[in-house]
Amino acid sequence: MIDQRFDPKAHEQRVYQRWEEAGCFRPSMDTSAEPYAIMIPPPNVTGSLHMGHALNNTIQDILCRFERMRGKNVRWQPGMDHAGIATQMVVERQLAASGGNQDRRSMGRDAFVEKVWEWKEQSGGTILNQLKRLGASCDWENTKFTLDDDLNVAVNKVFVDLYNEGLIYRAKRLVNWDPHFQTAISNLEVENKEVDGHMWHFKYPLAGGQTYTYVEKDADGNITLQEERDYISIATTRPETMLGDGAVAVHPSDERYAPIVGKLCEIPVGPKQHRRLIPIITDEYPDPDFGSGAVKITGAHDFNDYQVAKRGNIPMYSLMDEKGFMRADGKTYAEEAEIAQRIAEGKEDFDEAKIAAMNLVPDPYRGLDRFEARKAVIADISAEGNAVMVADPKHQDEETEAPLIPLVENKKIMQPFGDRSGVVIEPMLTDQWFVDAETLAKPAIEAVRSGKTKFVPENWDRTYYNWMENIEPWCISRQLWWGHRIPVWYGPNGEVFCAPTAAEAQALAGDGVRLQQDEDVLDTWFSSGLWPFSTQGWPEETDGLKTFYPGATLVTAFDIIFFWVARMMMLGIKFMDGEVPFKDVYIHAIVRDETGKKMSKAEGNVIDPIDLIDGVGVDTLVAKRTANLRQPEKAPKIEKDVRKRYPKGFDAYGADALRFTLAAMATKGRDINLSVDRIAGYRNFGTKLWNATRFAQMNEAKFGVSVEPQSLDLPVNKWIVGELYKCTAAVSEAIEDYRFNDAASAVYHFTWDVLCDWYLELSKPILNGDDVQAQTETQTVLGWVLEQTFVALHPFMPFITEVLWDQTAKRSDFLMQQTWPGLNASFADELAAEELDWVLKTISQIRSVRSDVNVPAGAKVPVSLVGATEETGRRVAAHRDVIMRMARLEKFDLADAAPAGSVKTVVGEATIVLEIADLIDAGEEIARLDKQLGKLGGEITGLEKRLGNDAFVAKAPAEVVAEQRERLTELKSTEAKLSQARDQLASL
RNA sequence: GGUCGAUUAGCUCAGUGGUAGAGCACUGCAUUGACAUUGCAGGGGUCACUAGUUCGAACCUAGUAUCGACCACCA
Repeated sequence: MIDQRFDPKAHEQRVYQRWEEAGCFRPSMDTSAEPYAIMIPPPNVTGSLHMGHALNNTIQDILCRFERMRGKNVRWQPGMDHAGIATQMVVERQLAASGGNQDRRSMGRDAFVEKVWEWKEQSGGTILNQLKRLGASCDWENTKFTLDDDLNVAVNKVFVDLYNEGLIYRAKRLVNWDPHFQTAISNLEVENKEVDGHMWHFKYPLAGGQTYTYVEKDADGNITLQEERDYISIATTRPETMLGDGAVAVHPSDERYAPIVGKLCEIPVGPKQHRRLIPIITDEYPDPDFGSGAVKITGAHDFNDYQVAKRGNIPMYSLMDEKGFMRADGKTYAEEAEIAQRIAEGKEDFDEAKIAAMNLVPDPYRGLDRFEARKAVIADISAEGNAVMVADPKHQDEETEAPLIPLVENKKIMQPFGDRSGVVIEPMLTDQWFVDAETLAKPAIEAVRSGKTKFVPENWDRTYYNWMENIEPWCISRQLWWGHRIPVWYGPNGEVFCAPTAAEAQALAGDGVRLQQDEDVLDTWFSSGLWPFSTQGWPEETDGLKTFYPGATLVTAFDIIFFWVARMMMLGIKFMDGEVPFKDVYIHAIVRDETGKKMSKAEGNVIDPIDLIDGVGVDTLVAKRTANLRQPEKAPKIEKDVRKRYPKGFDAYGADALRFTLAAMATKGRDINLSVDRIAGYRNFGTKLWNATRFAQMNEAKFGVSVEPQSLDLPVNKWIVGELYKCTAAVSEAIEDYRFNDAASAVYHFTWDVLCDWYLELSKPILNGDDVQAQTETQTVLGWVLEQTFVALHPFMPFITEVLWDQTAKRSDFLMQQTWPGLNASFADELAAEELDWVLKTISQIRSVRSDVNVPAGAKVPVSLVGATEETGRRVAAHRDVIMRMARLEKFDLADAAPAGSVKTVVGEATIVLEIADLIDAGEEIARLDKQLGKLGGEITGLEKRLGNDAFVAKAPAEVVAEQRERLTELKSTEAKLSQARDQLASL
């Protein structure tokens, strides 16, 4: 006999270990079996499990366990990602926190990287062990890490091949620069956020004191403003970049500035005697209707300006160093400005390198932080009187003329931040390595268009196309130390040798040539992009590669469609002969808290999956939630809320309950608002199954014996195997279609409502009766149906089902190795189904009436059936015992007529008569019947109206019409019987 | 600005053309026999709004309102 209840803590880890030791997670490598592969989205090596991982891996595990049971050769490929920036950040923080003066630069590259490896060894397994707690059936013996030697070989080969094809190149480009990490990052790693900003308006005086007539017109061409100006008005949100301006641009159609196009104007900042003059040019980019219509062009510090500068061959002067400080290198400002002046006047040639070396930051600003420099520039320009002035709006209503103040608009501006560092990203002109993503994207787009890879839900393909069709060159070099070193070596004169190894590079260069390897490492996503084939041994032609590429389904959240899915598509197709890396991409929801807010430590609303599995006291819960708040002052409120919401913390719900909850909530295309109540509900569900099994054991159910539907005798047994068949078919279909919520609810409903609430109750009189044959059949069916339920539930609740399997019979193998129920339609006996439907309805109706008329729960009621057909009579005889037991009856017999004053209800053709006149009040009973008649009447009117509509009868499908006719007949018959009963009562 | 999504019971959500559903919460009743982590019975919804298509609309179409996500962006 199994324990009183299931204790997850006592079993889960033990069961997991047994599976692992028995090799249950390894692919069968059975060549006759269909291969089935899922690549885990490799978690960050230093990460720990959060709710998103829990959902993501629960779904993968459901798929893998399901397909494994269906006989497929399953590899769920596990591993971890070295996560360049994220990991380097963690270790750098540790260095800082350890109090020593060491940072990575003072340590040096080798020592630092060694330190990171130490940290990886120390904490690297955490998340994988947490995945095991969840029950993940990964092929752990094949666990990979993106920095493993064999994966490194793959990375180098991909790089070299792409380089040799010209699809990877090095170039000086404007890139997103993270001044905190001092590295370039890709567009995707930049978060644009709206912040409060300012727009300053400055006057750029025309060279030599020239003037022009500035004319503004309204839409009809009437002149609204006309004045002589000796300047052009420029607006900017980043005044410090003025120092690097190369031109002022206006739209070619802008008549206001036509007189001065081609002339020079002065950047109104810096030492007066070395003011730089820049040309006024035309370009399509400026919007004449925005601001003054004139834009300063700072090619080295703005992406739009960069394009304009490239088109117009405008020099792009870099102003900042890698920390985001104003440059302090190079010649003096006076010297640099003079050269720049000659360039601007076309008197001196320039090239990229020459411009890059020039430092046009005036001496007083050199070495300032970029935001300090901004303040200084504004102050200096304003002091000199070159700010555009307006009347102070504060004084508008006064009689005296309002004083003038500099025009500074407060406005929301979009500012780029590093997604990891949180600092403002600086566009910087630097030498970087790029992948020609546009070329690689083409076949990747086509693969989705042609359906070789499908997104589920399919609307995500729009997102994919949208990004892929507008893809920019992918900056893959990072000025970090933790990652794959770029496989490029430079000769003494900058010659480039790209090769998979240093030795091969040396061979290319020739003996004795001194080579220096590129200092940079690759973007983390470069190696993640190879994951589907690098983990299978590529470039070797391994069995794993042949068998498990392409994979079946990629399971991931939408937020890495661009980062990861798109890159895997591009690189997989490129290097695996045009074959896509996976057939389906299942995009699942983001897990949020109960109120729909994104979980984050900074908000104090994180639910740790392990806390739900193991349980956690309220004090610990409070401590965890208030530990890393963005606004620490909110801690008391959070504490109060948590204590109110979870007075005792979380129970140890176990992994099964968590998994089932996530599956049940994993609907297509909607976020999950996770509620702990629901987890408790599904924990109860496990308990229910557990107790049903206990019941079976107490009644000597036979486990391990299979059942043939043809051999069954009792309708109730025929019925339950039919219901089981319907359930397993629904579950299979739903999982195949990624409708995990439907799959979960089908098996939940079967187990609780059908099996426990009905079948177990229906079986009690048989199991306790003296018909040995019926008893034996029922014991066999009960045991077998439960076993099949374990199987059907196993993908969702692997632990409790495995334990039940193990404890109900002597087993030679694991539940997880069983074959998925291959039940077919022969299990569905329609006659038995109809018969049991009648039994269930009869019991329910009687119970309902009892409750309505307040018959005491314990009272046994005499009931008779009037107007029953022969078939119903047979059913009464066959099921009398169980109906009497479940509806608490004193007798249940056929009768010709009902005694006066009895209470009636209707099932099918017969009237059910509760002979309890003395227990009830005639008036109340009439009222009850009237209420029911009212309901019936409404429905009947609706049906009659519909069926009376010729168009409906003519156009609706025949079966729909027939169905509704049938229903109308049934309702009318019921109505007639009830109204007769009512009239009888009334006439008393 | 572009794209996608949401709006259904008190709460969290299923439901893609044919009798409105689940879990939790709520109400009443029931505690020695699988299970109170329970059972039985019940209350509760103009399916955001408007107009269309259709015999028939929560569902399809168009529009409106509110909320949200992603992408892009005017210096």
